[in-house]
Amino acid sequence: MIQDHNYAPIAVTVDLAIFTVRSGLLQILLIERAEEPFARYWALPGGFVKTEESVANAARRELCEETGLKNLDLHLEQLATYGNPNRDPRMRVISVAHVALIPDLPLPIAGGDAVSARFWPVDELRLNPKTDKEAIPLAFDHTQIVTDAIERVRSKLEYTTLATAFVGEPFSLSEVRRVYEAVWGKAPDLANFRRKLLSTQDFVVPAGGASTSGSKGGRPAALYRRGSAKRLHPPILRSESDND
Amino acid sequence: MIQDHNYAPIAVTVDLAIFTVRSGLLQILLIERAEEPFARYWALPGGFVKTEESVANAARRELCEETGLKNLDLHLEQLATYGNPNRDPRMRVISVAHVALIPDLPLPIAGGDAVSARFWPVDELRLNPKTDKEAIPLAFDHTQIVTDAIERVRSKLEYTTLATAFVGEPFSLSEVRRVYEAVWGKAPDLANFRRKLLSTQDFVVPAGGASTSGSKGGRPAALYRRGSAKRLHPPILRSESDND
DNA sequence: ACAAAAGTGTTTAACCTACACCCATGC
DNA sequence: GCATGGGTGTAGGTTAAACACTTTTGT
Repeated sequence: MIQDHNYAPIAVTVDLAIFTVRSGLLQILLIERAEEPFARYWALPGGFVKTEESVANAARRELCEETGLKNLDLHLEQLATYGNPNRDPRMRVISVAHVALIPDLPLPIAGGDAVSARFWPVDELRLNPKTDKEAIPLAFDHTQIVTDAIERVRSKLEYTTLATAFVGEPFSLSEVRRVYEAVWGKAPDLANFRRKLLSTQDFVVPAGGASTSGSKGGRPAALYRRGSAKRLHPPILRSESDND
Repeated sequence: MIQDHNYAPIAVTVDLAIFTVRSGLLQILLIERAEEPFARYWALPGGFVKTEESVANAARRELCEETGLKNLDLHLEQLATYGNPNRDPRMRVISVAHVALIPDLPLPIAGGDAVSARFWPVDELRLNPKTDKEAIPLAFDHTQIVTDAIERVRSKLEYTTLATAFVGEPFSLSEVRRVYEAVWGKAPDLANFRRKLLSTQDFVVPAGGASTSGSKGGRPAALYRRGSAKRLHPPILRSESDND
């Protein structure tokens, strides 16, 4: 029965939505495809799951390949699986999409099977509303995947400590706040935000010392490192109108 | 490259975690396997994704087959994909797990490829803590999937209106509250709970009329139907100690 | 001195908690 | 009447929102 024609095997890929915060904007890494189908379209990086490899490991492997980062402390989580029969015109493929968050690092991004690769500010893609005539067309069903991935990141900042995954250690509280501003498009109130982070056990831990002031002056900021807390109780909610 | 031996096709299945609230308990539908591997073990219902069928449709098809329900307004959502190479000893299989919520209906559950099928109160499975010596062993990696599915249901009651998926229409507010009690193991405060439901636009809409009193008397309850609202702002949070 | 950025205090409103109380029905 | 379950009122505490204010640095 397993080899019944109704149950033919299906190719399995992982796709990666790799986000960073750069220049005050939430950005996502896309590659420009070299080959058909969707040649010259922008797409999520990804690849096939190998026969003896777990889906999670395939995602981790692709993440290292795409970013050149060997550090395994990058945040990587499964998003969802996309399995419409015609999402790839060549053959039946289902894709297990993942979301990764990385600090703003200069990345030696090598093309591989792509013409080029770069980070795109998510707003420039004009994915929302879906009817936007200016929207950048993405390959396959990647517009849907990117839309879902952005919403995942936005909502995860509400009830987890993941914002710190976007900054390098040590960091100031203002840097973390700028992450929220970039991801949500609106900065949480400064005073309330600081109180929330500092009153949540193990969200951040003091690293000692202070940052040097910028060239334009300003008081040096106290520095922190990521704490062990993973969740926020209660969450920091976006104002209701900003949600889907 | 697609047919490279490193990238051999992989079988894809859907598994279903079908929950209901019955006898005041959160229960999950399991089948007792007839054949090896894991013969006589309890497992989640599921099946292979057909070649020309989307993953979502495969899940919907299996749900109808297992429950005998033709109604398509049942809640069904994707949970996660489980893709460790050795999760099925016969071959490489990845499973896209789904969660379904159904009201407490008398179900004509036909065995199919199973010895038997029945709803299990989730507490009887003793999945938590994982080291519980009394835990019912489930087939494959289904202990993990069920654990994740239960947590998904518990957390979704916090910030969505999904509790009403467990009750038949029309329903009283007390019925919905008993859903929370069954799923969380603790009932929200009666007065505050009523205010929350009634003050959230379109969580419930009055159906008119009232239920008849039970045999032991009691005031008849006003009846409602599901509204169009999907999310709760702000959420109804479990007390922090109840969370993972 | 002034600008810039970090950090603090205070008032107000929202809302959750807890619990006491009232209402409608069957027996 | 009284048990049972539905439904309401209210006082107090916690927290978030808003915003004014202070501190520390570079030029």
